[in-house]
Amino acid sequence: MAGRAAVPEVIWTRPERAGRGPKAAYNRADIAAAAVRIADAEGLDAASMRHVAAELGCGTMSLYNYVPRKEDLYELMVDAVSGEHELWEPSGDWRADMLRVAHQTRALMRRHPWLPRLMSPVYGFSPHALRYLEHCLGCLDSFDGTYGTKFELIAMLNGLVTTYVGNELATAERARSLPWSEEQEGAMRIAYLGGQVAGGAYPRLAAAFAEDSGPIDLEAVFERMLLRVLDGFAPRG
Amino acid sequence: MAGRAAVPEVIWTRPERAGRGPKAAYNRADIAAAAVRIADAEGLDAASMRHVAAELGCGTMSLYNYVPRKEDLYELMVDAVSGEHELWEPSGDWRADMLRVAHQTRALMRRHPWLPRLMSPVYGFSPHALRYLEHCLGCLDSFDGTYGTKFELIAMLNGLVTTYVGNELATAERARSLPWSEEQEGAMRIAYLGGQVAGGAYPRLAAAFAEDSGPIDLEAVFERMLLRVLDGFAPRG
DNA sequence: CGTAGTTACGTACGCCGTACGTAGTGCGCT
DNA sequence: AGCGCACTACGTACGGCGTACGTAACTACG
Repeated sequence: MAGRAAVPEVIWTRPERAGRGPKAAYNRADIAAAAVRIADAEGLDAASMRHVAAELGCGTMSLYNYVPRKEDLYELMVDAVSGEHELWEPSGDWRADMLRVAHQTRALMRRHPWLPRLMSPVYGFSPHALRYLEHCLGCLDSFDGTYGTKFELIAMLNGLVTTYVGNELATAERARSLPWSEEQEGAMRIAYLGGQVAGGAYPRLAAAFAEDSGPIDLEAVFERMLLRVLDGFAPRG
Repeated sequence: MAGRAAVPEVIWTRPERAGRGPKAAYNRADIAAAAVRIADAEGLDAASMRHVAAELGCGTMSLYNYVPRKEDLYELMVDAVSGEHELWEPSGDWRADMLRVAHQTRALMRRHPWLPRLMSPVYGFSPHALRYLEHCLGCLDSFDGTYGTKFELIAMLNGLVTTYVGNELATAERARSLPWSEEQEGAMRIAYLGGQVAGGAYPRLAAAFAEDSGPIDLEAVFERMLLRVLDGFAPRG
C-alpha cells in the first residue's frame, strides 16, 4: 500500500505516527497551530503549504507526511479552533444556553476571521466538532423534541452565525486586497446605490433609503435574528 | 488618468464601452455568460481568466479590458444568474410569496452550484440584485413592519437558503476533486463517526445515532426551516 | 541483521492572477 | 482633412500556488 492511499479516508483515521522510520519532528497540533497563526495574522490565503512549512521550519514537501492534501490542513485548522469553544454545565434553560453558544461562536469567528469561509458540514466529524455537538445536545436536554429537530436547531443557529459573521467580515477581508480603503469602497457603493435608486426604477428601495432608521446597532440585529430562530422552534410567552 | 484607476469604483459605474478606439468585440453579458457556462459545466475553479478568455475566443489579457479584476468577473457572474429570478405580481400573502422566492432561489442555486460560494453582500448592488430586492420588498408590502425589519427578513431567508444549498452541494463539489466517489467518502465518514460514538465519550450523539428517524426528506427539512424563519417574524395562527 | 516502511526535502510541472509593453484602430477635435 | 489620443488586442513574464516524484537517511520489526 502506497503512502498516499487512493482509498477513502478521513484524516482523523490516519494514525498520527507510525512505528518505523525516524521520529516525526512535528505533530498535527503544531501544524494546525502554525496554520491558524498565519491565517489569523495574514488571512486565509496566506496559509499556504509553503508558508506553513516555513513557519514550522521545515521543507514544503515534508508537510505532506502529516497532511495528505491542502484540504486536510483546513480541516485541522477548523478542528483546532473548535477546541476553543468553552463548554459548561447546561443550565436547564435551553434558550439561554443556545444563545450563549451562538454568542461564543460569533466571538470565535471574530477571533479567527477565516473561519466562516471554512465552515462546512464536511468538517463536522472532527474530534472537537463532536465534542461541541455533544455539548449543544446537552444544552438541549431540556428541549422537547426529537434529536432530528435538535440537529435542525443547531444547524440553523450555526448557519445563521456563520452567515452573519461572514457578512460582517467579508468587506474587511476583501478590503485587504484592494488598492483603496474599506471606507472609500463603502462610500462608493452607497453613492452608486443612491444614484440607481434616484432613477425611479426601484420605488420601494427608494422609500427604504428615505426611511429614517437611526444608527444601526449590529449587536441588536444579531440578537434579534437569534431570537427569531429560537422562536421558530418554540415561541416565547 | 490611467486605464486601471487606483480610485474606488464598482464595475457597474464603468461605462461598458467608450467612444474612441476600435469597436469592442465583446460585452459584459457575453463574458458573464461564458464564465457561467464554464462554472456550470466544470466548477467554479475552472472559470479562470484564461479559460473564460479561451471560451470567448480571445487572448487572456484582452479580458482585462472588460473586467479589471477577477473579483469583478465573479460579480458579473452573480449578477447574470440573478437575472434568472422570476418576478411576479405580489399576491398579497407575503408568507406565500416569500416561500416562493426561497424555493426559486434554491432552484437557481442548484442550477448553478457555484452560486452559494459566491453569495456575498458585496455583490448586493448589481442591477439584477437591485431588481430582485425590489421584488422582495413588493412581496412584503403586506408585511407590517419597517423596511429595516423587511431587510432582516430577506437577509435571513437568503442566508438560510444559501447555507442550506451550499451544504447540500459542498460534498458533491468536493467529491469532484477526490480520487474516490462521494458514496465512499460518505460511508467512510459514517463508519468513523460510528466508531467514535461507540467509544462512549458522546452519550447523546450515541442516542441520536440510535434514534430511528426514518429516511430523511431533505425537501421537508428545507420547508420546515423556511417556515421557522417566517414564524420568527409573525407566528402562524 | 537485513529490509521495509517512514521521514525529510529538492526539483519540477502545470496551473493561477495579473503587471507591463507594444502594435493597431478609429472617434473627436482642430 | 488629418492629427492625436483613448481605446482594443494580446504576447510575454513574474511570482505565487498545490503537489507528483525521486532520493537519501533512518529505525523498528521479522
